[in-house]
Parts: sequence; structure tokens; C-alpha cells
Amino acid sequence: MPRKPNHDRAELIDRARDLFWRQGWAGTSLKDLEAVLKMKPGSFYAAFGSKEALFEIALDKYAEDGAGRLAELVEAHGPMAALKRYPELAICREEAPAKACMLSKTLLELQAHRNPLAQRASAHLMRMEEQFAALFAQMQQDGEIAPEHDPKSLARRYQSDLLGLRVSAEREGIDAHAIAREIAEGLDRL
Amino acid sequence: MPRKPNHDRAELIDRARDLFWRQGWAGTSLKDLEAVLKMKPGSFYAAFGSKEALFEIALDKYAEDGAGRLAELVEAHGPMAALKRYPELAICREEAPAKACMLSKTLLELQAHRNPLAQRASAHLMRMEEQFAALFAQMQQDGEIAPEHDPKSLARRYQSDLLGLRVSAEREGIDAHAIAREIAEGLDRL
DNA sequence: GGGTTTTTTGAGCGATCACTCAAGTATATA
DNA sequence: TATATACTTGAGTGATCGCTCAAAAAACCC
Repeated sequence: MPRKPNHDRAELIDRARDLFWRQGWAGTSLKDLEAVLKMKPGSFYAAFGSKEALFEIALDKYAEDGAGRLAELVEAHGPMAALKRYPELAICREEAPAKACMLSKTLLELQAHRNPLAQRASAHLMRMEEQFAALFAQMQQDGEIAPEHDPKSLARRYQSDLLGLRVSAEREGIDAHAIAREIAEGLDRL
Repeated sequence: MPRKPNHDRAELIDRARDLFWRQGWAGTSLKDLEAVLKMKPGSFYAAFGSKEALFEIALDKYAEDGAGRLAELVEAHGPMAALKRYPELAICREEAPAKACMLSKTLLELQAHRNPLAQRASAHLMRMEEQFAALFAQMQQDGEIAPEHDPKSLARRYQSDLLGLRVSAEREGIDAHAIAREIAEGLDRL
């Protein structure tokens, strides 16, 4: 009986994620969203409820996609090669709306006001780190890295290096690829 | 003949810097500033001209203080010890309004809109990096690190590590001191 | 085509944004 | 004490914020 929506919801979410990723929470107004999504306020609120609700969905999609890309990399090349390639992959994608990580941007912007979105970003970062830790643990089982290391510590440091890399990549006049290479080479010494 | 201002300008700037550092650009309203500085709008605009002008002053003060703290550390303990202590120092100060670096927060928040404040933060980061590079160069001259390293590359990586550390320190449930320790220990291997 | 249901539209809501300015107040010199 | 010269005050500016809702338009059923 009813009419169907004009837009593909999944693509709307992707476009919103890219806009939020680039411009941040406060830097993205509803006018910006309306322009990018080609929706009037009424449709927007019927579809997503609020700016905050859409940001949450976008953040989750961002984290999910990131985890998926890492999983694919592991599937294709194994844990060690995946972790060595991941830094370069994180900053090289031309189509990405920003070099820096959306999770860290959200955390830094909203943490001070105790916005739930910051906690959500923090939780996603922790989940990433656990994914890294699992890979380090497997590498240890496989004898690829020395047994005296603590996988969780390695993951924490790797995550920190990655976040630093992606902030650096946002700067002008910095060869971030060189940093990515150094992070990858650092894994050889484990 | 005239009346003197009620407030000490230097302390006003420090308080504004702390608020901007903690809450970011968009996260800090004029109401917030009025409350913290105990100034009414009229006084505020007479003293600083605009929110943007004050943020710029605050950003410069932040960078200046950071450079000063590093210089003191070098003065007291020499380049190597200074660089080894600096990471821990950057995240341990209880009175600091945030763990993350105000320069990187500003860069990440405002870069997308090409706000001049982002460029200014970027320039400050570059000046920091040059300070690091000079220290690495001196350490090389003194034979403290191997001669095959490029001081500029070391500085770039050190800066990246520092930025990552300070984002990590903002997260909950992360032992950032452990990361700081690892960064310091990394300098031993040069 | 008629009727039902859903989506789309866009003017406009109250709240907040950064900011202004005329009036009031305090401190200096004369 | 009188006057001049700041500084402080705070109501109020227009613009923009996220968001609402009644009406118009479109897609489905029979």
C-alpha cells in the first residue's frame, strides 16, 4: 500500500559517516547533512531521529568497516603481514574524508563534555585493540614473535602508534608514509 | 587619569587556554568563557576583540609554555634525559585540563574547515618538531646516538609517538604511563 | 480511478550562538 | 571636590542551531 523511501539507507549512512568523519560533531550542521543527504529536515528526522542518533550509527559503521578491512587483510596475508600493512592502508586511501581516525577525533572533541558518543568511540577503540591483541597472541603461538612479550601490551602500543600516525598524517608537510614504514619495521624486531 | 582593569591579563589568558584546551573551539561558548574569566561580554570584547583572537593567544601561550618546559628539561638534564622524561611529563600533570595535546586537538577539529587556527596549530607542531630535531642532532654530535640516523626523521617519529601517547592517555582504561615508558626506552636503542 | 498509507516538503519553532553598545561605575588627575 | 577617562555592565542584536509538524505529493492496494 505505502510509498517507498527515495533513498538507499545504507548509502545515506555512508555519506553521513564521511561528513561527520571529516568535519566532526560540532563542525557538521544539519544544513550540511541536508545538503549531502539531499533530505529536508522532515525526512531526516523521520529516518534517523536526531543528529546524535545518526552520528552514533555512522560511528558504528566506521568501526565495523575498519574491523572488516583488518579481518580481510588477515584472511589474505596472515596476522603479521596484516599488521605490517595496516598502518599504510590507514593513511593512503584517497577516497577517505580524513587521514585521522574518526574514533579518536570523536573522543578528543566530545570527551570533555562527557558526551556518550565519546564513550562509544572509546569502546570501539578498545575493541580494535582487542582485535590487535588477538593477532599478536596468535603470532606468538605461531612463533613469529618472541614469547616474552605481552600481546595486550603490544596491542596497546600498536594502537597508540597508529593513532599518532593518523594525527601526523593530518598535518601538512609531514611524510606520514615514512612513519607508517617505521611502525611496520618495528614489528620485525619483536 | 584612567581606571585600571580589574583582572590580570596573563592569568585570564591562562584560564582561557585551559578552557579551550579542555573543551576545544566549538565546545567552548562565550558563556563558558564569561563564567571562567568572570567577565561580561563588553569587557571580554574590549580586552580580546573576539573569541577567535583569544583562542589564538591561548594557542600561542600553550605552545610557548610547552617549548619552555622542554628547554628547562634540557637545561637541567641534557638532551637525551629530557627526551626520555618528556613523554611521561606530558601526561602526568594533574593540573592539566586534558591529557591530549591542544595543538593536535585544534588541528583535528578545525582542519576540515580550513580555519586559520588549524594552520597555526600545525605550525606550532612543526616548531616543536624542529626543537626535537635539534636535540637529536646534538645527541648525535655528542655520540649518544648512532651517526646513521637522520635527526629530522627521528624527530618526526618522536612527535608522532608523542601525539599517539597523548591521545591514548585521553582514553579510559589505558595505562598511558606504560606507553610513555616504552617510548623512553625506545630512545635507548638508537 | 478511488482510497489508503507513507514519504517528502519547507516554513517556522524556541534556544543558543558570537557579539554590540549605551549607560553606569570606578579611578585617576586637577 | 570636580572633571576626565577609562572600565564594567547586561539587555539586546541578527544569525544560526537542532528540530517540529501540518500540508502536499507520491506509491501502493482494490
